[in-house]
Amino acid sequence: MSTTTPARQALLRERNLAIVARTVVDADEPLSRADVAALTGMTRATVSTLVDRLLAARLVAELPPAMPVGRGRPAVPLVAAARTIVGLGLEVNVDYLGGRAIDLTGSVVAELLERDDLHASDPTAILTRLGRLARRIVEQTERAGMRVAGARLALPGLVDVRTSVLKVAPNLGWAGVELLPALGLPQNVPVGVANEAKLAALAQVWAVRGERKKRPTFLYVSGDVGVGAAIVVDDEIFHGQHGWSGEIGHLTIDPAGPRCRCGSTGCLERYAGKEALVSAVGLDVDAPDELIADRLAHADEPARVALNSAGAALGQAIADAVNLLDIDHVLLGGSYALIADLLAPAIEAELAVRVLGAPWAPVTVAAAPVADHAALTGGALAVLRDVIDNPARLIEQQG
Amino acid sequence: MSTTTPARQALLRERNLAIVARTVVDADEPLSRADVAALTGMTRATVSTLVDRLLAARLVAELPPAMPVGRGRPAVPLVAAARTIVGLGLEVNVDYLGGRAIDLTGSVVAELLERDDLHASDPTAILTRLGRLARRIVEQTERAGMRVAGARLALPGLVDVRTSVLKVAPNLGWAGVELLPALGLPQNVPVGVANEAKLAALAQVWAVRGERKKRPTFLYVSGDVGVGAAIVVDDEIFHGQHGWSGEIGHLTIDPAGPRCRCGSTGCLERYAGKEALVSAVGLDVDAPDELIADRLAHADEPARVALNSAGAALGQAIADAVNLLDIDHVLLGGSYALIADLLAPAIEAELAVRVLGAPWAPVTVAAAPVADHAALTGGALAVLRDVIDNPARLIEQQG
DNA sequence: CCGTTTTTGTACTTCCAATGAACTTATTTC
DNA sequence: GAAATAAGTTCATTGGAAGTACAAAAACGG
Repeated sequence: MSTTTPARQALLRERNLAIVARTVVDADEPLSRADVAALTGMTRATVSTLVDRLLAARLVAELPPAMPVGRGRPAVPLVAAARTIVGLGLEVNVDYLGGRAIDLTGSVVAELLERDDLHASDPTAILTRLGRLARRIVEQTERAGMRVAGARLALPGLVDVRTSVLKVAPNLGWAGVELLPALGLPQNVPVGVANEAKLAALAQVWAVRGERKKRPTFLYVSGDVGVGAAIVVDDEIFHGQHGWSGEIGHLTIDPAGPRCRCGSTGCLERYAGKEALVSAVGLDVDAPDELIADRLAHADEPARVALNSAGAALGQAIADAVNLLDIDHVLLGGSYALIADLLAPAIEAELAVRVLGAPWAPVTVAAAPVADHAALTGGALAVLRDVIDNPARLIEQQG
Repeated sequence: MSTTTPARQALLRERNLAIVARTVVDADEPLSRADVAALTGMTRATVSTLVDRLLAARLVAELPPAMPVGRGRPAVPLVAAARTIVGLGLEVNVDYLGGRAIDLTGSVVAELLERDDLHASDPTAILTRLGRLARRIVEQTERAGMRVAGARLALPGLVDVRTSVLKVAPNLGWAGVELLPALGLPQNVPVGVANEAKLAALAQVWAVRGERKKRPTFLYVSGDVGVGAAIVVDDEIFHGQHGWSGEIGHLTIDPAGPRCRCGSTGCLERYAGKEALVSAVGLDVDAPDELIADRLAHADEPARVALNSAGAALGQAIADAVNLLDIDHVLLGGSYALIADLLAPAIEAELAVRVLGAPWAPVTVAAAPVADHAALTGGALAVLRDVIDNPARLIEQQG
């Protein structure tokens, strides 16, 4: 029995407010109120009143009238407001922790990164440290007159998005961690948590949003020590029932294969994880991605073998995902971003053979556009998207 | 750029109309207008006017007032209207073709089935035959004063839901078939097409809807000559970009495995398809499911081996799906429904080992409740759900 | 048996957001 | 300068839900 809430008048206003906000913020160039009216199908009168509300909430700003071209009253250009409302992305990963604040124009307005080896670290200590770092960013941005609408914490593991509990993060050595208390962020900054790959995928959404006009649908596959994925359908992350969808690293490549740290056998991670790749070129897992990519590119025989085996395994796993999901675009991120060109041929060869629908809709494989700490960016953008999708909530908080 | 349509007043009415319709139709027992108001949060006045509209559209009916219990003015019981609006489910499969009309109460009001071996049949001839059959059902129901709101055609293959083209159905031997022209249904009966497993899954949604109060989320795995699946999230089928999601039968179990008819190697179908199962008990693929199940249940050694190997392969494939999707409920349908108990142990053993989230959210495996031509039922129900979700469309068609 | 209580369903007024038309404003063109 | 044109605003109108009051129909209580 779906206890859907009835539609009242306020719903109209909220929805239309969100539509106007999205139209202005997503636009490639400044729009006039009349442009917005034409794009959305609303009347100019309606747009005007809604824009007034967005101006008051500082979601949207008026630019000084540009030199008027053509006749008629010159338009007042509307753009996403810069340095007013920001989202905060946070991340703890094996080699660093950090935070990044981004405003509605997509610009980074504050950022703090601390490189560190966090293997087998103490969760409470690290989260406390991240909390301090986050509060520094919050204070800094608030001093500059901005408002932090919320935060998202990215972690490389199984995160229960509803209870904000990290079930397990093998590569951090964390398990069963209550995430929010140790962070200790102020009350007015609501924090959500999510898997690292999923938030990184959101950064890709923002990046490819401009290129194609449709709402993007793709599979984001992120390589690191583990291999994670995010399923993006029409712009939205598919989280699953608890928030731990996308565990492509533990698809079975060969049931008779080597034992995985997860307890299963023949998992993708064992063939295409960072450990498998670096050992072939005589490096350590902690080696920088650029170095690994360089070594792999100038491949001798063992490197080529490792690349092919990783590519074939990735191809098999991605083929499984595509057969299940019917998603025909794949982005390779994380450590894979730099070696996407080296992996793609082997992946595509597998896809061509194993994907049932391939003859009618070939699957494309490409490097993810955002590589640099994509989860931080994605986390911040996730917050901002919530704001854009429901400006009314923010407005009533502002009073 | 999402060209979202602006919200007008009419949207309120349509949405609330749909909410009232859904509340009445989904209820386990008759509801009064006041009950609906209490359940939805609308006022009794609003509910009254909306119910009037639904009564006029014959989506909802008033029962004669039952013997009044308790004091106060006796309630007028509202129920889903019987034998007024019907949905039509159609199917062509390897062993039969048929149609089934179902009304808003979920009762079958008309049904025609023709058993036949349709391997390597002629698409145009068969579709023309199905069209005649469908028109007989339409005429019969219309003579009885009902209205056929639409039809859904289920097919065992890759169906492009947008263009209504069947790309390929290996077990029928069909490829590249324009489905709608040959059917030749009247203009006022819009026909949609979908994969057989997906529509069958919708029948399961309807069946389990009552048990648990939430909107069901599950993976439906349907065994036959091929193995198909449907991903159901919050009541909705996940179709993918073209409509050919759920091809679990072609997940790779072992890349070094036997060649599949699809061109790949080691597909699940080769281990858990009907052919693999029947050959172990000395039967033909055309043998009735009951006989196959009976033979497998009284298993000698080769049968037990086949069951275990099929179960393990299924378990591995389902584990892949669960790791990707984070869906923790699996229903076994089609030929599997009768042997679910025999398969479940092997499947669950694999899931326990291979699903990363299993320690925190165990995956349950059960037989699908609807077995008898579930795709017909699901197709009919899909039409009815469209009606319930948007009663306004039907009303304006009725004038 | 009749008034009181209680609940259902309806009538009518109010409220609110979008619409559409008229109007103001600011610029180009002639 | 006047006309043309386009942007933005004002205001009466419209449509649908909310709220209130009220009529209808039954049980209860004396």
